[in-house]
Amino acid sequence: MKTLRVYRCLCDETRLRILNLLLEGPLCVCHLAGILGVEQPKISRHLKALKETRSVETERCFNWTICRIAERPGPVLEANLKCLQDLRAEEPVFSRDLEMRACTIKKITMECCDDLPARIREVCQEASAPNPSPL
Amino acid sequence: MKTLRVYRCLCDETRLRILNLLLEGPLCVCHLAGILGVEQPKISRHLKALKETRSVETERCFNWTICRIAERPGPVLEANLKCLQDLRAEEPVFSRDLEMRACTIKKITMECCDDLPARIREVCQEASAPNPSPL
DNA sequence: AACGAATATATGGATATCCGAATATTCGGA
DNA sequence: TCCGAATATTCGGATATCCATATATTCGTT
Repeated sequence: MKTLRVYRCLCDETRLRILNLLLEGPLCVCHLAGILGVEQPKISRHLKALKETRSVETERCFNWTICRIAERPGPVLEANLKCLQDLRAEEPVFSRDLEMRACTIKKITMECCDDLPARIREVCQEASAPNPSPL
Repeated sequence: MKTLRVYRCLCDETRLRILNLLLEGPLCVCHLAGILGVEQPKISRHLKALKETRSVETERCFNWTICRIAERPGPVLEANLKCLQDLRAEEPVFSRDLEMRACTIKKITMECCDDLPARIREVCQEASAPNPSPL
């Protein structure tokens, strides 16, 4: 059953945390790893699962991989993404991750954004409304 | 994370099919087993999982165990029960199960309902609007 | 108390999932 | 072309999940 694959994808804490973060805007793999405090291979592995169910899409940009919520998520995923937003109040992990995200993005934009190549800045621009940075 | 337990519960085809059936009205274990075409211990096992997440409630009635969707399901379950109804069009198993349910209920009401003790008929009554029988 | 029907639990094996560590790949820059 | 940064994949082991079968329990009836 196709629906099962989506639920299996929602069955993992790391994947739920990734989706929660991406709901606020795109992020690259290394910053996902940094924010969540887990090793990079683990992020890659879970991203693969999320891509297989068309929950997340990635775009390669130089040697970064920028991840976002899929453009047209299926009905089950869509409903549960809504749930995820409501759950932020109940599950402290989610709101803590969002705080860490804000902190990380502030650091990026202050420290290195000027040094980034033009193409990356374009991606930032595209992804930054209403949030500041896709990295 | 508490939310994970709900998703884990939705990760099994048999459990989804049980929820789909119970959305139409209560059913006892033996008829769940009959409609789904699976062994009774399997139903009991999955019901246990569904009860642990407060997705399903059971009431013992003589030697029947009558199962229903929980009175106050959590937000995640509620959202996904709605999904389940929409998915009936996409997942043929769900609609087939509902046909089998209708057929089974018709058989019950015709063959044996008169012989049932009064208390059971009360339960039928209580559970039969708008559907004919909880057994 | 003994029996039968409905339900629940225990057991062992097969399969799936998750992880950390090591390794491979990709890609731009020197 | 060689290097380093970012990302992806592989591998082995630990754990969890699911199942079928057998057995236990519950409860009304006789």
